[in-house]
Amino acid sequence: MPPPRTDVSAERRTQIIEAAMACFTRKGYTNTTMDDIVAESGLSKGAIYWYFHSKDDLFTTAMTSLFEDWGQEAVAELVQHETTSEKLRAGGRVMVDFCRKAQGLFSLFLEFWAQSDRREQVGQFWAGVLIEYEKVIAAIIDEGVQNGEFKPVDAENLVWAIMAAYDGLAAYIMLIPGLDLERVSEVFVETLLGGLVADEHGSGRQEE
Amino acid sequence: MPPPRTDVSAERRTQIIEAAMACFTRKGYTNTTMDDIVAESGLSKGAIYWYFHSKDDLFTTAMTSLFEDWGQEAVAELVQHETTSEKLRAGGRVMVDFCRKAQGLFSLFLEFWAQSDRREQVGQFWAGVLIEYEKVIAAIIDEGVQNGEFKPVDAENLVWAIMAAYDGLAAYIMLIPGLDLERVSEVFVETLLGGLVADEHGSGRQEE
Amino acid sequence: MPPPRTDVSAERRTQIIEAAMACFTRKGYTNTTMDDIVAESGLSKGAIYWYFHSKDDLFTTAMTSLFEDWGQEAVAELVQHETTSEKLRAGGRVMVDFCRKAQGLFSLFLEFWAQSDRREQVGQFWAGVLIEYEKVIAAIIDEGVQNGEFKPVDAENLVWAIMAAYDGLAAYIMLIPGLDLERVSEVFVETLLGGLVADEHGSGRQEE
Amino acid sequence: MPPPRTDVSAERRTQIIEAAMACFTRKGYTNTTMDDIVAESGLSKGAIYWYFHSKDDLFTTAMTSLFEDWGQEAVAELVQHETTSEKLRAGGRVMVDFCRKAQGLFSLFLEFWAQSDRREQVGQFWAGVLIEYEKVIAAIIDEGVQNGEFKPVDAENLVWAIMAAYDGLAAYIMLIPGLDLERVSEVFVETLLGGLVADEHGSGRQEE
DNA sequence: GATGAATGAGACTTCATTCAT
DNA sequence: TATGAATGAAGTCTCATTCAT
Repeated sequence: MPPPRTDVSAERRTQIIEAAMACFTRKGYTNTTMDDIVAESGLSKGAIYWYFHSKDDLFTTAMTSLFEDWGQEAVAELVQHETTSEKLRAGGRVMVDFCRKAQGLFSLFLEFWAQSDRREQVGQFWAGVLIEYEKVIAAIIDEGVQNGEFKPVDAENLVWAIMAAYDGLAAYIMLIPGLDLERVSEVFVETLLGGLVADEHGSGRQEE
Repeated sequence: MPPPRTDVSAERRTQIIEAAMACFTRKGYTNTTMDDIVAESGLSKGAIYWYFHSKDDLFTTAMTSLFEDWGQEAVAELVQHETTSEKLRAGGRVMVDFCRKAQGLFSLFLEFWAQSDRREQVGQFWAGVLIEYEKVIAAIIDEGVQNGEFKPVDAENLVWAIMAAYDGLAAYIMLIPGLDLERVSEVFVETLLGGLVADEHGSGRQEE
Repeated sequence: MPPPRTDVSAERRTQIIEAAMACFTRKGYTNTTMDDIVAESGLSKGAIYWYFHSKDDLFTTAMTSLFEDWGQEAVAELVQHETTSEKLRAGGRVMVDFCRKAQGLFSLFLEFWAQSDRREQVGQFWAGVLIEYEKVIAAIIDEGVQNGEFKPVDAENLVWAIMAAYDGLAAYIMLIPGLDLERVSEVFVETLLGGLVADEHGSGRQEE
Repeated sequence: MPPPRTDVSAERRTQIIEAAMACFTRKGYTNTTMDDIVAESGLSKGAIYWYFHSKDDLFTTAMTSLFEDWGQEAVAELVQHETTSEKLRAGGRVMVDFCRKAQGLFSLFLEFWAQSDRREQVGQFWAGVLIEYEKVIAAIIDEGVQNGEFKPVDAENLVWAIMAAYDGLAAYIMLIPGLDLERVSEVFVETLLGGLVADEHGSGRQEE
């Protein structure tokens, strides 16, 4: 029987999800016990199992809601820029923000995936999320190609690499203490743009 | 004086490590039980603990030996190319190879790290490995800058992004079934080179 | 507000402690497994670990509560006698009782102490208990000396020997089948009293 | 097949027994592993099992040989004194020595007994040892009674208490840091003698 | 809706003992 | 005799999940 959708329900679910994410990011999925979440949330064991079927369910729900929220913000942020270059630059900044705020969300997800009994299924779900993002960004680049701002390029495959870079960086910041994410992203984006932006009058990007 | 029996130790260690890695990549670190490794290796529980102190030790040893072997091959592969561009292209191919062979080694490591009691320590160790690779690749790019092949660039920070991209891709191939790693890598490398290579006579790379 | 269920905790703890002591005295600390206690108590493994952190904790708690209960009874028994000689005679009887009821508690404790990782700590705790008893008994003897009933004597050191005797006897009854504890104690106490009681006519050993 | 009684055999057995006792007294019976003994003795696992059937066997043999050696020395020490009082005083000193040298041998034995599967059998063996000593000491006291030096007394039962006291003290010195064994023993023996020695002319022991 | 005591399968690890060499 | 690698039964403890109240 699904939990009723009263107001208190939504509030409780949020409360639990936040407590859970706090624990998960702090200790990892495996090392977080349901008792940790009980303690963090201030609720009881039974309450948590009233709202979520299992630890797996709680994790999946929490991650999903996080990404939904974040995805919408991100897209809104991008579209308000004029040129495609600017959109990509903004995208870089958004991703940096994501890496920071999400403090290893990517590793957390990979940990969950790696230890899951339902790898296939879990993988498919997240593949869906990634593909969705990939489509959005590839469309932006293609747009740049269409309007002559960018040279022709295999946008889809390039975007996979770019996204992978930011997910990789989201893991790196947990491992490499001195990593200057903003700077890394900036150099990365500018180098990519250097390879993407169409030459005007055959003269590269020196007029930039 | 004991008779010079053939040293079976090295063989046994290899045998155990291979069995362990088979299990780890198949089920993840947490979900692999010592009994799984016992079954896979064909040895007894005691034999495994004779050669390794703990599951943690076995994992760490296995991963370390993998990376050591791989790192040396990779470097050997790169240095035999003439131009820096070619070295980077070769690097891309080596990394693709690595992603494929390592089939989710990055997720496996992250899972291990995430659930480890010794996160700090584990993280530091692998940070060391990453930094080592970063230095090697940054040096190659800097060389390209020195000899005028590349425009000036903040090599170090760029390399972090590139490495992160390949680690991210190593995870993506486990999640995204249709991902064409070779193509992704090629587009990625060429786009980066487009942003890196110095214009000759102000004429960029339009002849490509 | 939860309904005021009857507090089942105290009852459960007692239940577990009793089951545990039954096993411990029957098979010793080491040879008693948690599964033995599970079987004896009729509860589940988890229930036992809900109330006690570890086997060590369960043992320590059980022993401590035993000694606390017993110590208070013993003191109450002694004080109601008039003369110091009678108090010591009563003490002997109380100790005999203790040896019997405690059926090898002393060996049990020594076994626990011997195999403990925290020997120092465990030893200190029990040293505290012994010293407490020692003080009480020494005070009684000193009182006898004060009021002229006993000759002057180094009460403290004598009491150590007396207590050691009863602890030793608590072990002996498990080893020596025919040992007549009452008789041993009686002869022991009377002989000691023979050496302690001051001669009448002022002829004691003050000239020593 | 019993180990042959060549010279090297005896030497090896001694070597193993000494290593074993060093470990046992240091860590207790349970906490001593066969590997500890291997390390301490400098021999191999196989060698130890060549000379002793099991850990239990090794322990029992070691303890037995210790007590045999010690018992003979002790008796030799006692008989050279003239009066029974002096013999008992010497006995006290011998026991103090034993407590110190044997550093908790009594606890060690009790630990072994407590955790043994063969309590009955183990207990019987040691009961035999104790009874043997008891007989020797009781005979000395009876002799004192016979020759009028002591008042009539139930020697056998008194001796049990005295032996128990020293065994108890052998355990106490491991627990009570400041215990002055010599002083305890002296006060104990003198008090007992005070109750044992026959009055000459009905006037106590002032002629002592 | 909510509580928290209770469950029990299953994990890692230890260690006395064996046996091929 | 001696070695030391190998065995595997058994132990303690964890923790996701359930359910009577």
